Amino acid sequence: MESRYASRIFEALSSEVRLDVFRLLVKHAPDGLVAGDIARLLDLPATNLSFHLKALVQSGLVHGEREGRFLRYRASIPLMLDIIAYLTAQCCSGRPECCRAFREESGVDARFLPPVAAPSSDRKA
Amino acid sequence: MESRYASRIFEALSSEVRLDVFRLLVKHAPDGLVAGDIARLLDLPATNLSFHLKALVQSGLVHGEREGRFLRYRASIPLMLDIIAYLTAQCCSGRPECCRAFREESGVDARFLPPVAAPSSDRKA
DNA sequence: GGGATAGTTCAACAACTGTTGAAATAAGTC
DNA sequence: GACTTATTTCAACAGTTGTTGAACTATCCC
Repeated sequence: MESRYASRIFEALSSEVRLDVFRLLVKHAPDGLVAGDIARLLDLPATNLSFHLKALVQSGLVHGEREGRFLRYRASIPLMLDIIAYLTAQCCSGRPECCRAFREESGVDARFLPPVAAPSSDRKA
Repeated sequence: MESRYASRIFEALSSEVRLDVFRLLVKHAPDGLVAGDIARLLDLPATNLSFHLKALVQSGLVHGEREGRFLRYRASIPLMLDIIAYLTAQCCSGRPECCRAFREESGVDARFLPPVAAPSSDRKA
């Protein structure tokens, strides 16, 4: 993934409203939710939600699909995995031994972290 | 991690310049780089770099420390691990079986993805 | 202290973002 | 076709962001 593309994805998640929308859609994967349900659950004005959904769709993190009168939105889990892999590759590909040390220091539950990859020069970064 | 806090971190990475600076600092962890080196390596005007470094420091993703005449900046690897863990927990905690399926579909190298956590209700999310 | 180097802060400005209410589109129901 | 519901687009506006050159602060060296 290129940094230009990655920064667009981070931009999509840089608004608390959009992050909440995205998290809600991830929680409701793979069925997704229609716009009205999102608006109700997050207590957002329809017009404002629509603005943020557009941004999420343009980033690729969310897909929309008409369903009769409704529009159903779904989180793109593959793209989410991509961005996790991107961050992880940035972190560990240079110095696995350093990354390992930090993992032990940090209070993060290891179940939520990727394995430390073996060192090698050319990666998906 | 709260979503308000997470969105601030994503905001810090939402500019291509800042993402490039951060990646460079991650690459040079744990020694970091002084501002002038960053400016030279990324071909940025000092004043503009300073603006972005300030944003990165405020987000917590980067720390600065005076070193004589220079200011040395370092990436906060622990916070980076936190944000990876946050994304991962969002993704998998709901429906591991769904996440697993997507992982197999997506072309992402599994070495860069966290293990699929066992389902349980209350997580670091 | 005076001069050089490293880096930041300031002021100005154009460009972009997020919010809102009003109007428009799209699809179902009678 | 007229009516209702779901959602988006539009126009306006306030607020924020990113860029630049000029001025400032901090540190080192003589």
